[in-house]
Amino acid sequence: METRIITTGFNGRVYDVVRRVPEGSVTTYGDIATILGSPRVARHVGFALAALREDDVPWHRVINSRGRISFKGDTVRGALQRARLEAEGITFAASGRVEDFASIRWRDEA
DNA sequence: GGTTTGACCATAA
DNA sequence: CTTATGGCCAAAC
Repeated sequence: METRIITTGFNGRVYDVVRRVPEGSVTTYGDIATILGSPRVARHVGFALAALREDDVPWHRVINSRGRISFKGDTVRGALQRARLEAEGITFAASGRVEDFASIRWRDEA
């Protein structure tokens, strides 16, 4: 399934990977970057999601390596992300980290 | 085509 | 536990 999107090159691959994340699971920017072939491009994963405008991509399932939601000032998105994850059955600790993070951490089969 | 930036990550203190 | 620094690389200006 090609399912191409409006994006170019790198971020397009990012969206494609994020779409493969099953419900109830989460992944990290670094993991996605590694799947794309470069573990150093973790920043671009977030950058790509920042430019994302499609509801087709479950960006809320993407968090950082600490199992936490990091933002720069848009706390609104952080709250939205947590709300969506909780809706999928993912629980959050008081510190803001997901519980059983390593257990729900999704991996690409490709 | 050079400079700036950025929803990160790992390490150090 | 937190905060600070370096680095990495693609997209935007």
